[in-house]
Amino acid sequence: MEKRKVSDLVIARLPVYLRYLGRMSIEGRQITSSQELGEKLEISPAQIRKDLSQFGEFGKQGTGYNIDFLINNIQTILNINKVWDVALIGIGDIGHALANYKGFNDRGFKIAMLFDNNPDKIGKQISKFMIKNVADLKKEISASKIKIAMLSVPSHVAQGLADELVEAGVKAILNYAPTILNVPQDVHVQYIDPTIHLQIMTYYME
Amino acid sequence: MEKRKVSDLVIARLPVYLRYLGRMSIEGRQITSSQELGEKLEISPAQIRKDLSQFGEFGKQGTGYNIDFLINNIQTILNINKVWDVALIGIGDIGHALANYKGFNDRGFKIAMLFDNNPDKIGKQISKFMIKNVADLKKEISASKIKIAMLSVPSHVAQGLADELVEAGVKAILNYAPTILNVPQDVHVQYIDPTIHLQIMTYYME
DNA sequence: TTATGTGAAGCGGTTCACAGCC
DNA sequence: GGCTGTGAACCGCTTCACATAA
Repeated sequence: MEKRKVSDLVIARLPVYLRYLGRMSIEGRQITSSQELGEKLEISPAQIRKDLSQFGEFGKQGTGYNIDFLINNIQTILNINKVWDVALIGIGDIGHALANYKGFNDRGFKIAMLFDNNPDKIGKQISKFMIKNVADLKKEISASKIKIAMLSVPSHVAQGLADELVEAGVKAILNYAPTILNVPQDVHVQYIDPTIHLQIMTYYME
Repeated sequence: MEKRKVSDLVIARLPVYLRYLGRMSIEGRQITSSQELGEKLEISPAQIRKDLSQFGEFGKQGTGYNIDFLINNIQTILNINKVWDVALIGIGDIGHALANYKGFNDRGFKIAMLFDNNPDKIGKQISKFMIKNVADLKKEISASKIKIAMLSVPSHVAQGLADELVEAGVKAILNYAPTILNVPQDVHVQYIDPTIHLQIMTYYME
């Protein structure tokens, strides 16, 4: 299955479609349309059709899209048919919240390994898993073959830990530290920084 | 001061510039260039120059940009010269992490009011503030004139609370619930959903 | 009739390349 | 000489509008 070049913008919308389709499915809905999805998600129907059409013909003309069928296909496209194990580095307040977060379940991810550098935390249990010593990060992650990590550590140690993650074979990092990470081309990074979202909004305010 | 129409994409980059400039300033740096910023932020120098030029001429030809001067100007553009009070709705794990988060300080925001619906939590103290009853949300926020809220509540109550926030005069909502909010045109919403970021990355993985 | 899938058109954002200024 | 600011060129994304299929 060769991968045609699809825009990052398209890929970023697929999870949004999927999230809403999942809700519809739970509500027992069977069919939807680009029209309905567009209204709910505030995206043009043409956009949605064009996005989906890049990966196949998932709809039926005159009818619309079968919700469960579409869910299945988007999951396949996004590679989340399987469940990915995720390592969590830094068990402060944010790390704690992520470890307990229910929103990964049934969306393709499971936190499987926790790390911290604080001796008071190492060995403690959170959400079924024992917190490991970050000194063992490289060894443990290499051995476990985990490919995804979430970084919730102070900015000044984020790059160093990202380097270790890369050496351990991690290919995707979700970074909560407010700093840009340098990683090789084949490693993906996404950023979450609430302040940036707030600053975007204040631009439009009085 | 009339506001020319500037693309949302430009606005979304300004906080990223600002974050890095802030770091440089702390390190004692005085001058930078679009070249240097571009390398650090993985954005083309031409893009950075064009973005900034939409708001004024902040640089000196042959020299570059004075960092503190540029910081000041971007802060003014983004409306974060003053400190904005923010209300936090939902003091679960995420709310707790946000209440304790140090990353708002000196970047334009201060959490000033906390709400929850859990009687065990109402009246408790977190991070200098007492948790108020969410039943009083509208009254309290209207009275305080707070314009920004962060929503860290379960999805099924997010829309209802967003409606109340809007009625109370809130103009910006940072939504941690994995659901799209319906709000009037003059109210801004930004979303944080870690699962979506993870799903974007798995697309590119084997 | 209804709603998808899709070339073509339109629009907007990014990059280029250089004039202008320090 | 060096770097910004900026029209112009370029590129890519979004929207349009309709042929197609149910």
